[in-house]
This record gives sequence, C-alpha cells and structure tokens, in this order.
Amino acid sequence: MKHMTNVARAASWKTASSRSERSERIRSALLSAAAEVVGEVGYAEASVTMITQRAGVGQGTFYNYFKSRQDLLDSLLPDLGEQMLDYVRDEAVGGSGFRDLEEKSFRAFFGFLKSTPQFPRILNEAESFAPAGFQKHLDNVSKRYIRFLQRSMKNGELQDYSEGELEVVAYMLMAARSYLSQRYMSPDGRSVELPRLAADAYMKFVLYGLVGRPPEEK
Amino acid sequence: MKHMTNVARAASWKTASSRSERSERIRSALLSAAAEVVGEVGYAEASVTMITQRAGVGQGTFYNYFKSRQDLLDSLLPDLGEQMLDYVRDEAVGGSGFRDLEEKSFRAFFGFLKSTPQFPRILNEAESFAPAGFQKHLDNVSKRYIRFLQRSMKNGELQDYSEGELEVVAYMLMAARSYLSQRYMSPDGRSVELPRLAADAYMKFVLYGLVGRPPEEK
Amino acid sequence: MKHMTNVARAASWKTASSRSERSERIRSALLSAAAEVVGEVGYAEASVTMITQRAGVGQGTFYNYFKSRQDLLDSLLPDLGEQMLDYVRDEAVGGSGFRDLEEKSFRAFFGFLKSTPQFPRILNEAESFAPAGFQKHLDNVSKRYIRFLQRSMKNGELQDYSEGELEVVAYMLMAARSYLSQRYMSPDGRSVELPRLAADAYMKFVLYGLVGRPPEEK
Amino acid sequence: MKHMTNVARAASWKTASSRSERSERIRSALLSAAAEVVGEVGYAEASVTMITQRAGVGQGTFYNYFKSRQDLLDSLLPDLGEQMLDYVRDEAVGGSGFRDLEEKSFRAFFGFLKSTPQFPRILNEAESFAPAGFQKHLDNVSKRYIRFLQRSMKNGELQDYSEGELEVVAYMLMAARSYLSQRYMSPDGRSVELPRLAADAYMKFVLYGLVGRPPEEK
DNA sequence: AATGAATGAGCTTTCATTCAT
DNA sequence: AATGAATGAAAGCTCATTCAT
Repeated sequence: MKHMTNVARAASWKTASSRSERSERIRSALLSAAAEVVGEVGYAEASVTMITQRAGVGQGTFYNYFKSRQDLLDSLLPDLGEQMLDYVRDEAVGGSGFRDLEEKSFRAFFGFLKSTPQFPRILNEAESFAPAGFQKHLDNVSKRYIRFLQRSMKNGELQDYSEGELEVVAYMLMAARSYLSQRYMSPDGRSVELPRLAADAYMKFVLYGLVGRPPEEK
Repeated sequence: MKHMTNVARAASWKTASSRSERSERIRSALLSAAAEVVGEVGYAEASVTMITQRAGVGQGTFYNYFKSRQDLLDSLLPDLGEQMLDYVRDEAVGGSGFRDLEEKSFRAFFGFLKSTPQFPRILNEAESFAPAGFQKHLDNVSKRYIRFLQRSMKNGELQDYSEGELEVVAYMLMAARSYLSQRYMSPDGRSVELPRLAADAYMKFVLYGLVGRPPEEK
Repeated sequence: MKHMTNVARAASWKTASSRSERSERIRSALLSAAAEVVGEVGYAEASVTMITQRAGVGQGTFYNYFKSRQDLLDSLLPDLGEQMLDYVRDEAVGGSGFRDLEEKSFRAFFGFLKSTPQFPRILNEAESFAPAGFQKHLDNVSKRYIRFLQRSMKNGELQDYSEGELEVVAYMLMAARSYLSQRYMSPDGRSVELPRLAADAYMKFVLYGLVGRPPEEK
Repeated sequence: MKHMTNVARAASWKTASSRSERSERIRSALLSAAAEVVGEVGYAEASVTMITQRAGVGQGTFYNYFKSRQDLLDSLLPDLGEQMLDYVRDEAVGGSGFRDLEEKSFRAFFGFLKSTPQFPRILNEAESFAPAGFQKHLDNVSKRYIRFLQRSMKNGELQDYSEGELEVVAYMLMAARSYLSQRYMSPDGRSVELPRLAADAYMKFVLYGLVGRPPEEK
C-alpha cells in the first residue's frame, strides 16, 4: 500500500466487497485525502472540493460521511496521531532503559514523518483549527510520555523530579520534537530529514537534563 | 493607557493633533486591532471588516495603510516580535551569569504575555499564514539566543556543546517557551499564568541540561 | 415565446426535463439576460448580480457556467453575432444578383434588430470590453461580405475594384450599418426603426458607388 | 506646445500668472489628462485618481473644477471634437470643388489623429459613457457635412440626392471615417496610419457614389 | 448511497466623493 | 483654492452546504 499513488490509494474503495467495507474505505479515503490536502495547503485553504477530488468521490458524498467540513477537520489529527503513536510504539518495542527507549522513540517519530510529512503542519495548525482534536492528541501523547518518565524514575534512571515537574518536562520534549520537525522540513513541505547533529544534540541535552550524565560513547 | 479598553485605545487617534501624528496613530491602531482579532479568532478568520471595526475606522481606511490584508498580516509578527524582544531585553538588563539571565528572560517572556496574550497564537499561526514574517522572527530570536549561549559557554558556564549543537538547543528552548505559553493559556485565550512549578521545572531541566548542576537553592 | 416577458423567458429552465437540458437552458438564460442587461446599461455597468437576477438564478450559479464575468462578456458578441448572421442568411436566401442580395441582407439586418435591439450597443462596446470577441465577429462578417463582393465582381456586376479595395469597402458598409442602426435607435434603446428614406439612400449610394448605375425603379 | 511631454503640458499651470489664468490652465490640464487616460484605458477604467495624477494636481482639486467624474467625461468629447473640427477646417481651407475638399478633409481627419490618437476610442465609447456629449458632437459634425454636401449639390457636382438622403449619406461617411480609424489603429492604440490603398478606396467609392464618376488620374 | 448543480453569505478590494486642514 | 486621508457602497468571486435526481 505504501507505494500506491495517492489517488490510487484514495480510490481503492472501488474494489471493496461488502457494503460496510466500502463505506469504511470511503471514509478512510476522505481522511487520507484530507491529510494530504491539509498538509499541502493548510486547514484554512483545504476546501471540500479539493478533498473530494483527491479522494475520487463526488462532492456531495462528503456529507454522507461527515456532518460538516469542521467535523472532518476535527477527526484529522486524532486519526493521524494514533497512527503516529502506533508506529512509534512498534518501533520502540524491545528497547530497554530510558536512554535506549527515548532515543528509539525520538528516531521513530522522525521515521514516521518520512511516510507522513504532512504531520507537523497538521499538528501545528490543529491547535487553531481543530482545538478539540489538538487537546485530545496532546493529552494522549503527554500521558504516555509522563508514564514513561515515571517508570524510568522508579527505576532510578533519572534525577529527582516531582510528578508535576515531569509533566512540564514532557511538554518541553514534545515541543522540541514539534519544532525540530518543522525546522528540518524541506522547503516544499514534502519531506523531513533530521541531521545527525540535531539528533545528537537532542539526546545530549535530554540526557544531561534528565539523567545527569552525558551520553555514553557508542 | 494600559487599562483603557481595547476599543478606546484603538480610537485614541481621534484626539491626535498633527496630521502625521494622526496617521501614525491610525496605523498603530490597525496593528493593535489586528493583533487582538488574530489573537481571538486566528489569521484565517481575521477579516478586514473585523479589524477596522475594532480599530474604529472605516473599511476603506484600511487600504490607505496597507496594500492588502496579507500585507498587514505579514507585518503583524515582526511588529509584535520586536516589542517582545525589547521588553525582554529591558527586563533582563543587569542580570549576570547564565543562570540569572536565562531565568530573568524566561520570566520576562511570560511577563510580556500578560499584556499581549495573543502572542502565542499569532506566533504559532504565523508559520502558515505569514511565513516570511515568521522566519524573520525566528531568525531574530534564535540569533540572539545562540549568541547568549555562546557567550555563556566562553565564560565556562556551560557543558561542552558545539556551535551547531547550541543552535539545536536554542530551538528546543524557544519551542519550550512557545509550548508552555500555550499550555498555560487560559481557556478564553485572554491571559497566560505560568505556575511556579512550571518555571521551576523549566529552570531545573535547563540547568541540568546545560550547566550540569541542579539549580542552587535560593 | 417571442412575447413572454424577459424574466419569464429567462426562467423557463424551471420547466426543463432532463438534467443536461436544464443546464443548457440556464446557460442560455444567462446569455440572454446578459444581452438584455448589456444592451440597457452597457458592458461596464452590467454586474453579475443584475444578470443573474434577470435570468432568475442565484448569484453563485453564474460561476457554474462562466469562469468569470469577463468570460461571459467575451462570449456575448460571438453568440449574438452568429444569431445575426444566421438570421440574415436565412432571409437573403433565394435572392439573385448583387442589388437584390445586398438589399435583402441590409433589410434583414434591421429585421434582426427588431428582436435584438441591444445588438448595436453590444457591438459598439465590445470593441473596448471584449476585444477578442469583437475581432472574431468583425472577421466573420467582413470575410463573408468580401466573398460576396468578389462573387458579384466576377459576375461583372460591379465597377473595377481591387481585392484590397473591396476589403476597405466592406468595412465602410459594415460601418454604415452600425452607425445607421444607432442613428435610428429609439431613445429608450428598445427598438430600431429604419425609415424607408434611409434604406433608399443607402441603396442609392451603394449602387452608384459599386455598380455605377442608379437603382432601377421598382 | 505640441512637443512638450504630456506631464509637462499638464503641469504647465504652475507657471501661470493671473489667478483666473491659472484656473483656466488647471481645468485644461485636467481635460488633457483625461483625454490621454481615457484614450489609454477607456472611460470605464479612467479613475479620478489617474486623471489627477496625470494632470499633476491633488485628488481633491478635481472637484473644484468639475461637479463629478461624469461631468468631466461629458465635457471630453465636445472639447476634443471642436479641436478636431478646427484642425480639419484649417487644413481644408483653400480647397475647391467637392472632390478636392472631401479628400483634403478626409486626409486632415487622419492628420489630426496623429496628434490625438485617443480620439477614435473616445468617440466610440462616448456613445455609451457620455451620450449627451456624443449626440452634440455628431450633430455638430453632421450639420457641417450636410451643408458641405448641399453646397456641392447646388454647384451641380453631385448626383441627384434629396436633402434627407444627404443626411443619411453624411452619416455613412462619418461612420466610414470612424471605422477606418479604428481599423488602422496600431495595436498599442498610440498611432493611426491609414494606408494609401484605404484612402484611395474611400475616395473611389465616394466619388462613384456621389459624383457618379471615377476619380480622375492625378 | 452517490452525485453535482444551485445557492447565498461573506470575503477582499476599488473608487467617487467629502471634508478638515 | 489646493490637498489627500477617510469613507462606505458596491463590485467580483469562493465555497460550505443543500437537495433533486
């Protein structure tokens, strides 16, 4: 699926078998199309017409699946956000210890962006255009992050931080991922390439900041 | 003046004396009005009508001062950004040493938000809606930040970071300010109140991360 | 149909059966409405609102049929011009000889104006407001005219004129039709009544000028 | 005066001596500027701003000299029309006989266009945009033309035409001048160059048509 | 269920005119 | 008398949404 063209993927519902599966595929095609369009032109400029054309369905069809344009926009980030979290979880599985897991998931995040370079823009604009979805996403991610930090702390891997402080730190690290992904976005918005230097600096700062020790030489 | 209502402040040009002063005040009223409106409803929804009504001038007047709606939007962040930098510079003046200066300017940033709570949203959306202005602002701020970090490093106050790494760290800290300001925005978007805990956690993380030592007890 | 009011005619699409027929009727209603409006107030004042109201459709509907206001204006003269040429051809059919054909088509032109009194104004203004359409129309008409003159010349009916001269003469005769139609337009612009005297004078001048003999008594 | 640049001519009021002369010059500068502007962009697009800028006076000044934009537009053609008639009269003076006078004045008309190539467009559009001025102009010109034709007739130089017929013919010849001037306008609208062929064809047709004899060899 | 044409609210922008200086 | 900034009416156009097919 990864290498089908966008349109082909979008229109894949045409081969659906059962009625409900077809339905599911159209909905998904609309979401994918919306992700692409919003990634390219932003929420404000993403019109229903553009989205339905990209998805290969009629304009009116849109309203069989979403109550309104805003309804879809609200679904966009939560949908993508879960994909992102699933991806990162899968990639980081089997890691051990704070340092290893943090690095794996940091890299996995940027790995995810290779297939979904629209994500940073969608995330950034969602705060204004789909605030509910944005909050939901932030909660999801921060909760997971905080749990991870707390576990690491219980294992004695981190400096002494209170639970409230860990929440703040979690936000700072999410912020860092977000800013760095935008910072290293290609000008056309179609790919993100994080330089090794940036990844190293991130890890160095985080390890000093949380563990209190510099990264070990590899 | 600080506590006049927005509209009253905006319409203060009516008392202007000379013609050029009046002109200056209207331009400034339009920019202030735009900052308020964009802060409330975002770039995309900020219409010329809303802005001129808020500023207390006729619709057509807008185009005596700005070539187009986009022209004003492009001026918005650079304008506010300079105000912010001026404010922070004034507040941090007289501080000494990395720890002191960093803390002073961190707090000053949030102090600035008390008078301009629209800033975080404007900054965030500018990336999409006024990209040129956004880049300009980011360059301004990051350059100043990096210089500050380099100076601190020369003074032997920081761990060993390369110049390139310092740039990455600067971005991470700008990101942290941005995210935290949004995290602690009141739901109505009209004020930012950074809890002591958050400020402490920030300083703790930064000091561990950069200096390698925990914050001294005050 | 001829005597339905403008609005009623325009709104006749409401009784259309198939979808594509309905489409065709709306497009045609818009063109008719535009012809009327332009005939009354001129190109410059013919607003999309006026045209759609006259056609009995919503404003937005306009843009389902024409890319822009200018797009419709550009279609106006070519559209009417063909109607005019068709009408004149039909009326002049069966005539024989230069004198007969010229007179028949001259009268047919003014006959056409009975049903489309807006034509002279549209033609006149098109030069400024729809130059492409104007050129197209002039080419169509002049080519036909020149061919007719050349045929008459080959038949030995005319004085000796070179091909280039015939083109100039064709322009002069088109000019005459245009000016005379404007000269004898009723003050309200709603009808053209060419006096017998004018038609006679035209024919007399043309016959002397081209044939070299006065019109025969009828 | 003929060779001053437009702007210089327009602003020549600055050197005026008496108050009323200055006044007169500004009014005249506005009319000249309007002629240029309308010649270039047409009545519909000729804004007060463009005209005052071209004339070198402030925008507000306009309304000290004309009641409204339309007021000036209405004055435009009568003003230019008189200049044209004066010019043609001067050039044709001393001619003798219909043939000579007609040819002289025909050529003089095109001579006038060399210095005022805006004339055809202004004349053409005036019918729609300044109908009163247009009628006035047409009356002026046609009356003169008819008088000329009647005089020639009394001298036995023309075929037998009734007075009413002469009026129609006069219109036809005015139409011819107008169409030919537009036909041979350069694409940029800045000059008119009538080819010898066209002038010859015109004279040939007119002489056959009115005199009944071909042009004599020169 | 899928469609796409019809719709009007609402946008940005222009410009003739007014009026305080 | 000359000015140019202020103004709002009115324009062309877009697009989310509805609805008949």
